[in-house]
Amino acid sequence: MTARTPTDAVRDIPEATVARLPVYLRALTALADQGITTCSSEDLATAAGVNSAKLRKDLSYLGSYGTRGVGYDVDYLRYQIAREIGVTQDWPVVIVGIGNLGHALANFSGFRSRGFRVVALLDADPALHEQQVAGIVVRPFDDLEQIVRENDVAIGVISVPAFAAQDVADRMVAAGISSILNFAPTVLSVPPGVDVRKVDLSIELQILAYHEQRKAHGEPV
Amino acid sequence: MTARTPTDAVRDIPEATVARLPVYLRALTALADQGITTCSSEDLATAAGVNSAKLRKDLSYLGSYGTRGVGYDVDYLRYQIAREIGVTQDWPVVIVGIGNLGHALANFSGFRSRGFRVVALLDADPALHEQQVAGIVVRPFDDLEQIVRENDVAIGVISVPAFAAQDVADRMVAAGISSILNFAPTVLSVPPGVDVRKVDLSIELQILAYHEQRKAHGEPV
DNA sequence: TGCGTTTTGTTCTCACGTTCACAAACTCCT
DNA sequence: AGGAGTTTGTGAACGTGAGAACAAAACGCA
Ligand SMILES: NC(=O)c1ccc[n+]([C@@H]2O[C@H](COP(=O)([O-])OP(=O)(O)OC[C@H]3O[C@@H](n4cnc5c(N)ncnc54)[C@H](O)[C@@H]3O)[C@@H](O)[C@H]2O)c1
Ligand SMILES: NC(=O)c1ccc[n+]([C@@H]2O[C@H](COP(=O)([O-])OP(=O)(O)OC[C@H]3O[C@@H](n4cnc5c(N)ncnc54)[C@H](O)[C@@H]3O)[C@@H](O)[C@H]2O)c1
Repeated sequence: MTARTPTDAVRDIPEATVARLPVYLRALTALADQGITTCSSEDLATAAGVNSAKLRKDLSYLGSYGTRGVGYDVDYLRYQIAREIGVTQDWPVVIVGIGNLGHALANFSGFRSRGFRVVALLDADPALHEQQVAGIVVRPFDDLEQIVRENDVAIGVISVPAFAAQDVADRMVAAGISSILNFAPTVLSVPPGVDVRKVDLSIELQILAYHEQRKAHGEPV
Repeated sequence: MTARTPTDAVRDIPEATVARLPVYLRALTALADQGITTCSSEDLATAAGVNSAKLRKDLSYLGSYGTRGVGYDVDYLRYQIAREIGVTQDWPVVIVGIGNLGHALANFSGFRSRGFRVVALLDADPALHEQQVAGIVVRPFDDLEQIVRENDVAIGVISVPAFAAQDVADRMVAAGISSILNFAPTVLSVPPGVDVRKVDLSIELQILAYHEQRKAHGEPV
């Protein structure tokens, strides 16, 4: 049964808050690295670049982990946020498409340190197979199903050309992956229950360009 | 009231809409590549992966570019959106930090095709200088000011390690750059009038992990 | 203990964003 | 020309998010 008992009350954290929790987590790690053990919402908000009222409200969705008049214990709060996000253990991840971007991603040190573990690099190009990238052997794309099964992989990263992205996504979903991070500049269609997030350089630049154009308009040189 | 006087000409487009315009632009380009010359809001919404009412409302902020009972002329609408975003001409861009990620970015073909032109690759490491990446010579970071001045650069991309990102941003702002795309996992502080957008792999993965954890919770194997 | 200080957790209000639903406007066909 | 069919553009309802403000809770100190 998927019935949620009142005691089991899975709190509903707003999406906007979920998107900020990783930022808080990183800010807390930075504070901890500086040897700071306690911080106020004001301190943490500054480090995370947000309004302190917003920060407190965000944290209140997780529970009451602060002490009035004192602030938050850095390590304790860090653990609570990590637990809420689900990165107290490492998530296995596969990367498909080991071209320019795939190489960079494979070498990205932030995976391991932030709750993820690259279990396989896959590419359709036979010329890449057996080659090592970041200490991991590149394997044929057709090994996807086996790798997902053996490692219980839930998260896949797509860094293939746009024309191939939908096919790769379909194969990922069929293999059992239910969360996809897509770097290809294309809209993926996936069945319900599968989450897709995209990272799109061109879109980000175009948003900047829009605002840049407006600045130039209102403020002649 | 709704009269557009020349002074009042700059309408206020909601930020959420601005973020979707590039998606529509890409969807329209895809349709045009398929030889499609006219499309309904339903068609375009499907291609862009959004609700058709939302699409129509978004487009209504730009003006009335459709024809009732018919739909939108693909090329005409494409031009209107490109003009609104400001990508009818190319924006000069500098990339700072030519490591793993910087190499990938330099090789990214989407810059040129989507309204941007990489005018310089900069890095602090002398070992990289004079080397060519994607046909462009890597130059010393200290050339930044000169390059920004000579090419009228408004947009900078940061792909240096996190600890160096704030310094690079400060130098960029001092040099006259007013829009920054930051790939380093750190919060940048910049003066008012400077726009910063971030691309953060770890955050995206952690958001996926959060939802993935919930799926596992509610739905036992 | 009691008082002043600090800082959290929460409530309230306003702004922004999404979606529905439909009149207006256009085409096509007879 | 007129009616049937189609699709846009937008007003209105609803939902989500941001930020100000403040009561409640903890601490320190006399
Ligand atoms: N390079 C960048 O900085 C950058 C930035 C933003 C977005 N992107 C996007 O990321 C994607 C990858 O970019 P890139 O520069 O690495 O391209 P690339 O051509 O260098 O690499 C693509 C890789 O995918 C592999 N591939 C192709 N089809 C495949 C399939 N069906 N299954 C498995 N592997 C397959 C190719 O063999 C190749 O190794 C593209 O969609 C690009 O638009 C790249
Ligand atoms: N590799 C990835 O896929 C990836 C993904 C997400 C985020 N990032 C982030 O992007 C950034 C770059 O990642 P990377 O893997 O390319 O790192 P990298 O170490 O390979 O490259 C960094 C480059 O920046 C240069 N640099 C350092 N300090 C500089 C300075 N002050 N001025 C100019 N240049 C300077 C270095 O010489 C080096 O060439 C990091 O912050 C990383 O966290 C990388």
